[in-house]
Order: sequence, then structure tokens, then C-alpha cells
Amino acid sequence: MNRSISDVIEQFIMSSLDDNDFIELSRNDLAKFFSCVPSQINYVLNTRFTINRGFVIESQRGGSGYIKLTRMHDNDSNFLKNSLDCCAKPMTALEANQLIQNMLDKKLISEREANLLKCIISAKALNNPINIDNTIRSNIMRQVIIELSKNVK
Amino acid sequence: MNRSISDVIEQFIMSSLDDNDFIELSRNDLAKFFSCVPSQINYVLNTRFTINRGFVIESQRGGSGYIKLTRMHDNDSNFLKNSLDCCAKPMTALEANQLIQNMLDKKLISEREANLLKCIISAKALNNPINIDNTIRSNIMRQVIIELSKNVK
DNA sequence: CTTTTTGACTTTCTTTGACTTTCGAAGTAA
DNA sequence: TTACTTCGAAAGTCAAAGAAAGTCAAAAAG
Repeated sequence: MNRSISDVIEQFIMSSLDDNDFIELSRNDLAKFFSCVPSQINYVLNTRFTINRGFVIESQRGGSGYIKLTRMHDNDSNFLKNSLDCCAKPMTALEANQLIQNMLDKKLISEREANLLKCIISAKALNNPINIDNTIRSNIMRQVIIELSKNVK
Repeated sequence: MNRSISDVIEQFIMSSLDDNDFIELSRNDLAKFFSCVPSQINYVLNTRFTINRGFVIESQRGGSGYIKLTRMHDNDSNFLKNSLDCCAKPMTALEANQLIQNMLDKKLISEREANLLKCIISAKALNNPINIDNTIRSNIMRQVIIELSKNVK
């Protein structure tokens, strides 16, 4: 569902990454191509291609500048181990969502499972009188990771 | 027979759902179309298109936001409806486990999903200083049921 | 009373633009 | 040649404006 220009740009970049582990973009050219202001590219990059979702952004300013976008590969058990670390502290719903999305991207869980998890760590599910949602959220994600680890060599 | 504007809007939405399992609405456009305030749409949605009547609502705020309305088919919807009732009160881990087992038996979820859910509603995941685990547990199960409802054909 | 209608206020996400920083190349002086 | 300066072409930042949807409770209708 490409609802906004940001979504369209996201898709475009995402599919450029289908065949390559990294790509080099020109911010201005991309912006021109999509008839938007250059900083919109930054917005897409910052909201969609985050480190939490396994992307690394490098760039250079000035003449012949560029933006290099790399998709990180990581073996599954390593990934799960790192994810566990993320769950050491209380987590916001946003953080948890990104983690779940990441698991989906890595095919550690199915789309259905991702949706289940997302709704479980939502504010609606966890909302409680005292403000410890974030703690519970990371507890839950920790258990999920432990459970998933059983299926990984 | 259409006493109120709410009834008219209800009918309109209902007939949009005749051909599709889900529709996407724009709250503002609908409100404009029916010359009412936007929050009237929420009122109609909240009073008529409830989970108990077999509807699921998802939405997104912000620029190019939307409201997605899904109708679930009633094969399994009775079971889910009853399950929802179970989640009206706080639940022990044992009760939740039984509910999950039931879902598995009915093939509404896979074994893997059942295991995930079980670890999520375990004391380990939910344990928190104050004793409201059971409330959170039923909240979670309620959201899970709502999520599963989207997949029911 | 209960249900519906209304609107002020809030939250979330996106779009835009003015301003800043960085880099490389080209030009200039010693 | 070497070192310094200038200029323009990138990319970055940040906050304001815009565009949705959500909430809640008061007022109105039935």
C-alpha cells in the first residue's frame, strides 16, 4: 500500500536493494525524480532505513557527494543474541515494532507471526494503570527471542 | 427506516463491504460526503462495526492516513467471539494456556504460534512488581483474538 | 433515561523550506 | 610546484506547517 510519497520512495529504494547488498544514491537526483524536496529523502531514510531494521547509511557532502545505503547481513543466532541485548532495557512500542519488523525481514518469523507480536506489544494490550508497559514489553520480547532461538541452529 | 445520519452512514459502509472483505475509508471525505463532523464517523464505527459484530478496524493517523475496515466471516467468528468474552476478566496463566490450546485444536493457530503465545503469557514474561499480570494477560489475549479475526475466512 | 450529534483539543505522521556544514575543484600568490 | 583562498555543489539539520485520525465530554434529540 503506497499511500504517501514517502512510501513510494521507500519501495523504490527497497527494490533497488533487491539485487545488491548496497546502493549509492544521489539525494538531489532522487528528489528531482520524485518531485519532492531533498530533505524528504532524509526523512524516508531516517524513518525507514534505520539501523534497527538492519540498514547502514554512509554519506559524503560536498561536490560529488553521495549516500551509500547498505543492508546488513548477520547470521540468525548472532542476530538473536544482539536482539536480546536490546531487550535488556524497557522498550517503547516503536522500538519493539522495529525489532519485530527486523525479525520478519530476516524471515525468522512469518508475517502472521509478526502481526501477532505487534498487536501483543501494542499499548492497547499492555496498557495498565501503572507505567511499566515498557518493562513488560521487553520482558515479552525477551521470552519470544528465547523461544525463537530454539529453532535456530 | 433510516432515522439518524448514523444509520445512513452505517448502511453506506455496510454496502461497501458487500463486494469486498475489507475497505479503506477516509474519515474526512466520508464526513464531508455526509455533511457531518469527522468524529461522527468514529461514532458509527465504534457503535456499529464492533468486534462483537465481526468487524476489525485498523487505522493510521497523519498525512495520507486511512481507516481500514475488515469484516470477518462467521465460520470461526463465534468461537472467537466467545473467546473474547473469556478475556473480559483478568486471566490466570492456566486459563490463558487452555484458551491457546483450544485455538490450536481448532487450527486457528499453528503449533509454533501456540508456543509463542504460551511463552508470552507466561509468568516470566509478564512478571511485574505489582500484581496485575492477569489483567495484562487477558488484555493480550483479547488483542490476539482481534488480530486472528482478521485472518478468519 | 439513552442515543446521537457536535466541536474543541490531542496525537501521529508527512511535507516543506530556510539555514548549515562539508567537500572538491579551480584559481591565485609565493 | 606548493600552499592558501574562494566558490559552488553536494548532503545534513531542524522546526514549522500541513494532513490525517482519535478522544472526550457537553449539548441535543428521541
